[in-house]
Amino acid sequence: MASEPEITLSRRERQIMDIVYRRGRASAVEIRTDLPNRPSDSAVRALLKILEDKGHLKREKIEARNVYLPTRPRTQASRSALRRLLRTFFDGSTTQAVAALLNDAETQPTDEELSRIAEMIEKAKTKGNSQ
Amino acid sequence: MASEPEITLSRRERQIMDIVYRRGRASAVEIRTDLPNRPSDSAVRALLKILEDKGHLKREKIEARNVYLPTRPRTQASRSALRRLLRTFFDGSTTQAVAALLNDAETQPTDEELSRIAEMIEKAKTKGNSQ
DNA sequence: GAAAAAGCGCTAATAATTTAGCGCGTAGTT
DNA sequence: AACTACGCGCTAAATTATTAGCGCTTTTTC
Repeated sequence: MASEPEITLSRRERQIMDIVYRRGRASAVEIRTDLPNRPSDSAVRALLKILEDKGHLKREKIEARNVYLPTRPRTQASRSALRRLLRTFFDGSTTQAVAALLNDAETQPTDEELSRIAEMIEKAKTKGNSQ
Repeated sequence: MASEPEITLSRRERQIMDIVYRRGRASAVEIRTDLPNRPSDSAVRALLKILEDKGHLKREKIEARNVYLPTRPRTQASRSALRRLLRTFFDGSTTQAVAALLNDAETQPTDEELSRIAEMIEKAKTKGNSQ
């Protein structure tokens, strides 16, 4: 259940997957635009084919244009990314990670958001135990 | 201030950096042990040299053994990793990320931890505004 | 203190990744 | 329908990453 299948993507592959996850779905042109050291058009397409072959992306033809989207649902991917990050930097501790989020000006929530979060925590308290 | 310098490591390089961050510091042997598809001893050392040359790792000679540790402080690295992850998967929203942490069985905090977090949030509320 | 073991880092090879060139097809324009 | 522009994906070449072999040095063991 906790055994991550050790996904290993090349650098470009990872960059592309990140872009697709961020956008939800993306065309080859959009991806190219977002890539650092913007490679050629065909280079992007080659990578996209690889990712499709490997089963990470699926392709939809929309009005004769290719649009790519991840095969693995965003939630699932985000969870495993979070877990990994927690293990790497926070000793697996959710508390530590949240602390980091609260202390970083960049990610610091507004008061309103803080209230939202506080609510969520209240709910989690009663519910989480029953499991 | 928010301009991440776009660090691009190769796959192996990233794997090694993650190991070093997780452990805080590590010897070549320890790193080799943790690496998937365990490469040869000298392969690891070659990578370590590259990472040192690129300035990502520094080396300490302890009792005639090399020990490697990250040049970039853990807190700093973890922050930028978190930010990136938030952008990729949570639309930049801390609230959404925390929600994910609370809902994932793997990262779900105990009631005690939840209380700790609730405290932190209270503190953040008053303080965070002053900025 | 000699022999064995372990650690080290170079160098050159192999393997993988990333790339652009090119020609084909489709759609839109006049 | 001819022309143009664009999107597409194949193939082969160039670049990077990854690897093991090897000989040297240091440490440990007996």
